[in-house]
Amino acid sequence: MPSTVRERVRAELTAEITAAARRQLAEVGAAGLSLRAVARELGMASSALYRYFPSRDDLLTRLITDGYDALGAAAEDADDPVAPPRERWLAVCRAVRSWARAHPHEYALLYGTPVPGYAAPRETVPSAARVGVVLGRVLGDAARSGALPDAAGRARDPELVSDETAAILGGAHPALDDAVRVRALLAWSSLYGTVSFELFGQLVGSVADVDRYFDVAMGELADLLRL
Amino acid sequence: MPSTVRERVRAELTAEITAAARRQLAEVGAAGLSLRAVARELGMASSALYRYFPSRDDLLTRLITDGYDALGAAAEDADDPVAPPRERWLAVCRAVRSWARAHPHEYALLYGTPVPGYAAPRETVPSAARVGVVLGRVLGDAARSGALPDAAGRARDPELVSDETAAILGGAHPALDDAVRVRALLAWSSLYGTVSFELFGQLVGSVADVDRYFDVAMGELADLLRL
DNA sequence: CGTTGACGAGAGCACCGCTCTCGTTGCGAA
DNA sequence: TTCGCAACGAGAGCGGTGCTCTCGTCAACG
Repeated sequence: MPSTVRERVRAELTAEITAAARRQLAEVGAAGLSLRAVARELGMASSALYRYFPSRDDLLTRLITDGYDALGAAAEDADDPVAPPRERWLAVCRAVRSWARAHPHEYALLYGTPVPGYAAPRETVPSAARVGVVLGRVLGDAARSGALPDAAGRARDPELVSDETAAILGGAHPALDDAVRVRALLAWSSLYGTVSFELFGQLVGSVADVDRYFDVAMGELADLLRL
Repeated sequence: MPSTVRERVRAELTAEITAAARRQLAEVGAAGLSLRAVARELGMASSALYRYFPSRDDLLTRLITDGYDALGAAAEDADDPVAPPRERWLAVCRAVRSWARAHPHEYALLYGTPVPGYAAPRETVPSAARVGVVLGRVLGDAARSGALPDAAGRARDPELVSDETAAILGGAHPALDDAVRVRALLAWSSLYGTVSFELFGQLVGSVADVDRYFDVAMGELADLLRL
């Protein structure tokens, strides 16, 4: 809780800055986002912004973590824990795609070309993992409910899938081996690739009814996951 | 053939400009590529560059088509038409990944966030399609050699997969229906998603041995394609 | 041989990220 | 309550960017 007046007005102004920056990001994209324009929108000197964010990249990092959190929340909201696993998977996929289409520039900031010098890892990781956590929960619940066939038993290999990631992807269960976990990572990469292809215009001449294509494709991935 | 001296020196200088720009792109990425820096490297005034490229975006568009061509050539070189279909698919995947790792900034320019205002479609399309053509040839050859099971016969739907794309993806054959074609587009999107995740650092904490992970994942995609 | 158009160089405009200085003012210690 | 300090906002300024305009030069073509 902000005790002093200064702390409270600082928190409010920080929030206003990020809000204005997010608005500009939605309009002109990350490449066009300008600190000076944000300052103009707020009626303050551009130099004053540096009291709140030490650099443009730090502002972008903040927008990135916020974006990951918003996308993660959308995925979590779309997941109904009592629905059949396949429906849960499809619902999460559709939620990710919907969020991406509603916030294309934010999605591009999250999953497109990294703009700062390949940086800003640590603080963004927990937020970035939220969608993966949802997918892992779907997979783990499916395994524990007996909806998944027993795995062939590919040897556990932390070099292939790290321990943290294996824990996120349902933990230990007879239906989950490293082959299943690789397929889960592949499915998540494929969802990302499909959404990005659509958003970045990579399949404009190939697919007209993108809604149907997306559902069919995500159904194929559900088959891949044995859901 | 350039008849006059002026035409020849113009062609040479244009090539020098794109070469210098590609060098800068490889070093600092698309966002950091500066017309003035290119001009400095060539020892000419920045305004003179505009005699050859009307804007920075046009220079980038040229680099984009060149990049698509280079990636397409790498994929074509890696494809041995007499090898088994599954080996051909894996070889093309490995070639795409190798090219991307060798030219990360160029790959990001091709498949990352679109930098100009979502533009430059027409002239880039033929070059961008080359990798897809290779994949389509592998699929079509597999079908015609009898290596593919007969398809379930999903109704042909140009809204789902356009006629041009269906023609590229092996044309008409009993083993090829729209379900197979959607899986082919999905596999290509997944290859792209997997490579991008690796390059953009999205699976740093999850996968240590990326070489093995990639091979296992592409093998799963080969299964998806029934190769 | 003369005209014209392509060309390179330079100055300049508006914008950018970022730094520094300089009054002002809230806040905690004395 | 008063005093000193640190946080703050505003402004000027630096070096960089993409891009435009002007001007002198020279090759190419009628």
